[in-house]
Amino acid sequence: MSKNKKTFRPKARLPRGFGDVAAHEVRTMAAMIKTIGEVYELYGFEPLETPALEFAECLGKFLPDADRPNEGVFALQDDDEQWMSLRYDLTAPTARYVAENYDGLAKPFRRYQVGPVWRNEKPGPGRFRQFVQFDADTIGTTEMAADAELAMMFSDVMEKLGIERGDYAIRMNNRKILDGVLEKINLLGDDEATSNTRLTVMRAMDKLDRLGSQGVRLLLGEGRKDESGDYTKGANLDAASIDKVIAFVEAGKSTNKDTLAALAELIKGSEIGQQGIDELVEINTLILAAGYLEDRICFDPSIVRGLGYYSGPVMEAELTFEIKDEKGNLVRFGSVGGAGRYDGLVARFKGIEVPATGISIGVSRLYAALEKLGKHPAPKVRAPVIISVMDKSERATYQQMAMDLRQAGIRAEVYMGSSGMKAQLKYADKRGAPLVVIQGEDERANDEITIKDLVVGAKASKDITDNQEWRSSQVAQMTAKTQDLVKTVQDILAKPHHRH
RNA sequence: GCAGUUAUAGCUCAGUUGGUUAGAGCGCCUGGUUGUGGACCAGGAGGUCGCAGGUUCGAGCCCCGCUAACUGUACCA
Repeated sequence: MSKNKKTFRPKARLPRGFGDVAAHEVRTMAAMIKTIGEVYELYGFEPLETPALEFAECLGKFLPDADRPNEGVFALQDDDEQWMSLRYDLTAPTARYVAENYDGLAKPFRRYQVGPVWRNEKPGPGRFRQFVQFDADTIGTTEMAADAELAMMFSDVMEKLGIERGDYAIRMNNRKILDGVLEKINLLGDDEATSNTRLTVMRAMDKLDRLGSQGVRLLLGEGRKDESGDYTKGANLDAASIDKVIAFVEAGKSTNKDTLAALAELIKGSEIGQQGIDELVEINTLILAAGYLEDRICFDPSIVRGLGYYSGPVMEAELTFEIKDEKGNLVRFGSVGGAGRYDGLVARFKGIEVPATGISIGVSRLYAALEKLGKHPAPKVRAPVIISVMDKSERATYQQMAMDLRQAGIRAEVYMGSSGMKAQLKYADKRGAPLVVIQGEDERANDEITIKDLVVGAKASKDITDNQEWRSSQVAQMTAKTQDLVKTVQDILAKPHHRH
């Protein structure tokens, strides 16, 4: 063996856009998921789980091909060479499930589903390549009641998560109204040039909140140069059309009723547009009757959502307070969830129209945003009481102490390492343990235990600068009879400084 | 994809007009203390200066190429 031949050591690292989830985050996410699930359950939705992998053709239009099998999705070939993809949302698998089990389902079919989805895209703040979505869908009805219900449920979820009214906004629009505007400027044609322009216009409209009306105007016209100097080609509309589109996206008023009236004026003469307005009127009637006002759900003509499958009412939830990073720069998280009607998705499989509407909450992004704000409802879990190991030969005794504490419902662990006292206390400190139980030779001789209160100790250390004193005074320690272990621990943990 | 910025220890960063052995703080490990978390003191480990070429007597620093990350932008079913 030559000495300069190095062993290959992979650098321990993670692909970008993927993240480990530490204890605190696991607990918080679980709590968020529990809360959201409870709201969905209250509304009557039933749980469903589907696998991470689906046949690529079942997921949608981004079919992998031999040249670029990873465009947007993570895909791999089965041993029979069929392409499979990691799901990029929970809606497509649901459509597949409904189509596959159509005859046996109670319709409208109402289910909820939570789980990770994967997208092979460039990550950013609040954007990951694996993230958790929490969806609920009603499949098999054209009734606007289903859409209105989603809007109200969306609002309920946000507030149950501890986001106060006014700190979030659910903005709603209708794709049919958008179509009405596009009709007014002759962009509803089927030819390729027209449909490309249509997409460019819709993308531009969607950017109103970020770029303002001036920015959108540029994108509707010649194009726009961003601050890095990059240039985005525009839709090249004529001035009159640009004015119409801008008037539309800015038609939002302070009440939903006024917004609808303004929109009706703008799309007058468009049948599809009027239909969209009628739908929102119906939704507005329902949410008003339930007491959901504009401070929770408001109509906003600049909401577009995904370009692909939405066909009716669409909505988007955003956090309305500012989020700053460490350097004080404003961070854009984008929407924390969306919802909308997609009447064509199941038809891909069945050939028959199966109208559907659903909601999708981006749990990962919501978590990231709330984390930045220090706002998420972190469940407090007390770290375990640590039983130190003074004498390795007494492990069985220590184990019994831990078992007694567990019996009383107290998290407890015997130190599992092989280091000395100092290291064990450091360990307990780092774990955030409230107490350390010590029984060495001296205590055992008297059938006693020493219990050290790490919280009290930490406080005391602030006033002690001398190590001799710190050590000899054995701060925050007390002794008890071994048989009183559980009771003593319970008493100490009941004290205010240990309360959560 | 496009554009800009950046790349030096586990982390945050310094490193002079190009000069000899590349530093600091924090963190980590050991000891001071054979049974005590903090503080303090002493010591220690840890670097292919992103990769590869070039200029030069000499490159962390200058030049070229590549890669990656970050930010913006585009796309986002």
